[in-house]
Amino acid sequence: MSADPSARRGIPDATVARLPEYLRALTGFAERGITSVSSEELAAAAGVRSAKLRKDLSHLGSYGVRGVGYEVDHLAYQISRELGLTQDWPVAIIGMGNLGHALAAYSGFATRGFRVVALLDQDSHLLGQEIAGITVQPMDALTSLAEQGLAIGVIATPAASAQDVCDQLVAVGVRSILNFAPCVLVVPEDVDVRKVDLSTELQILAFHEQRRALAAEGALEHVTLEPINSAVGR
Amino acid sequence: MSADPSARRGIPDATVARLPEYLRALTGFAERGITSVSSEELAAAAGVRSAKLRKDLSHLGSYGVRGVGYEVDHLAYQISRELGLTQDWPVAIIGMGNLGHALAAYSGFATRGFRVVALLDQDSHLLGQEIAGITVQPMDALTSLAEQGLAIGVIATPAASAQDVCDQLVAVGVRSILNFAPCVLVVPEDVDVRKVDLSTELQILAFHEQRRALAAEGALEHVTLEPINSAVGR
DNA sequence: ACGCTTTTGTGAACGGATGCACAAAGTCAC
DNA sequence: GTGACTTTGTGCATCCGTTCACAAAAGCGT
Repeated sequence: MSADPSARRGIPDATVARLPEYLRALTGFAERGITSVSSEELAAAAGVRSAKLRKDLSHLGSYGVRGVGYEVDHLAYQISRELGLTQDWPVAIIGMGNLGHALAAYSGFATRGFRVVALLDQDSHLLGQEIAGITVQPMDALTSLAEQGLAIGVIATPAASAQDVCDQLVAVGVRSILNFAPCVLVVPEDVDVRKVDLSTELQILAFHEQRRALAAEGALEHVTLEPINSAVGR
Repeated sequence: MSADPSARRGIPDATVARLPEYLRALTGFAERGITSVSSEELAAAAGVRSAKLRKDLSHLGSYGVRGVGYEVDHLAYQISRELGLTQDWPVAIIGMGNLGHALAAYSGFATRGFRVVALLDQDSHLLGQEIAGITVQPMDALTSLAEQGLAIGVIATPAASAQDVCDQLVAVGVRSILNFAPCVLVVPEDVDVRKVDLSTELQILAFHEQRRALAAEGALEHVTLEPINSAVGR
């Protein structure tokens, strides 16, 4: 039941990690003019089991109608609100190498809820250059950016500079960091770091690929190799 | 104990996901000329607790020496071997937009174990262009690439083309796919898909950021807000 | 108004991952 | 060779997340 929506405290991390996918699926339905979906349909579109979807949604309240399903627009709004996407989050990207360049132009950042307000680099010969309509500024600009309210920092520098840049972000009050550099960042307890690492993902794929190759050779014939579908666990 | 190394079957997914980080940390130690580390030191460098590290390593055998620690080179080799990095995995990147372009040039792919053998795009005006020393080919090239042994496909196309590209990869026998497109891919059971989604990561950060903002307002004063450090769970 | 059908929301069982605490096993000094 | 010290490897308890299965709740047709 959980009739009182203010009773929903502490949504599990695993659930939060899936909410964006549900939201995306709902957006897809809305674009096709579908106004109502069952948990079965939505779960299929999001790549999960319906029981999991229902339990996830139950953590944010009771927005479904038994015997009918969920109203697409309403559920999308509730998830957006829960994720904090009903307001704009100012984002700064630090490090304008190949990756930073691509991130600046990446449409995923233009998704409702996020606004790239600055591109920073310490390399002086990039300064003043315009990328995706935004002028590249020096690292000094961080302080004034923070005063105007900077919520999220994206680190796209080489690993060697990442901790230094991270420290600067934390110093000006940024507590949400998305790290693309292949290294561990040390931060105070109240700072949230998420890491995206291409090399790590490849290595995990290689592990499973090798496992399959060995199994095919018959070297592991006594091993069950069905459960390969490991999804996006993390 | 687990004296018989061939007894280590079925390494937990959570452990596999951390092995690349341990390997990176070990490489760092090796570069600084350190030949031996304790589980405490290695765990700190990898951002985990030592008990977790030891349990993880115990899944691949008993490579430590009690009272001493682990020999850096030897352990790095064992992890590399377990991950399948002692052989080369041919990688193809499909979709040469901003992101694909950055990926082609990204040094993370040049890490030992992976070799970008092809860049593909269906946009005819990109064909023949050279990126990071590799000529962009049309999608037709997939078949001959597969014959030469293609292990991993990286999808960096827009979401609308991703499923189509994925189907083509699966059709030529690729069973490991890294998907950067913001969509769910439908694949046969024996195909392994890992997804990297910038927008999802941002939304997860936004959730925690909002949670902190609400807590600061006092709206959630009865809530424990200590456990914000959610690490790289996924 | 009533019973039939559909689908949600959730209690309970299960399984996997994490953290603790310690015995086992090795090194090193003397 | 012996004893003190260090650090690994792991049994155990706990926690978190997933799955199952079903009762509760809503619509709908008659």
